[in-house]
Amino acid sequence: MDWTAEAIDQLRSLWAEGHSTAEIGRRMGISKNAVVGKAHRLNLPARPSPIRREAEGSAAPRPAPVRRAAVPPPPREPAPLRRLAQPNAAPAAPAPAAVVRPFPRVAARSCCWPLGEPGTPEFRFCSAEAMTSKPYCAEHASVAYVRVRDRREDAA
DNA sequence: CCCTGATTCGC
DNA sequence: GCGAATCAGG
Repeated sequence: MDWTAEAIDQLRSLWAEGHSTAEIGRRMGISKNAVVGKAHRLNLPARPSPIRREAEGSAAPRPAPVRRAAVPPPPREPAPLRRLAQPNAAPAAPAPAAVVRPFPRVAARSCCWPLGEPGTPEFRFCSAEAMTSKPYCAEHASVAYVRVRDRREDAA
C-alpha cells in the first residue's frame, strides 16, 4: 500500500466515521490489517476493542483471588479432619459444664467446601447446610461432582 | 466459523 | 513503516 496523503486522508475520514477496520479495508481495497496497522501507527483514536488486553507493567491488581473452582477437592471421601474450626457450626447440644467438647464432631452437617487460601486468615469452610449424605451443600456439590469435561486439549 | 480490533515481528 | 500472522473476545 502506498500511503499517499490522499490515502491517509481517506483512512482518517473512514476511521472517523466509525467504520470497522475490515469495512475500511474493503472500501480502500486493502486488508483490515493494513488499516488497523496504519491507524495504529497514525495514533488514530482506538475505538472500543472487543477484547481486553491486559496492560502489563502495572502490578496485576487481582481484585478477588477467589479461585474456588481452581482445584475442587476430591469428591471421593470426605476428609475426616475437615470439621475443625467451623464458625457457624450449629450449637449442637450445650455441653454440660463438665464435658467440654472443643470440636463438636458431626453435629451440623455443614458444607466443608474450602473457601479462600489455606493458611490465610480468610480461609474458612462454606459451612452452609450440607446435602444429606454429602459433605457439601447443594451449590458446592454441584461443583464437586461435575463430570469430567471434554479433555481433548489435555490429551497431548 | 463468522465477526471485531490490537499487537507482534520479519521484512 | 508496513502488514500478515496472530491473539483474544463476541
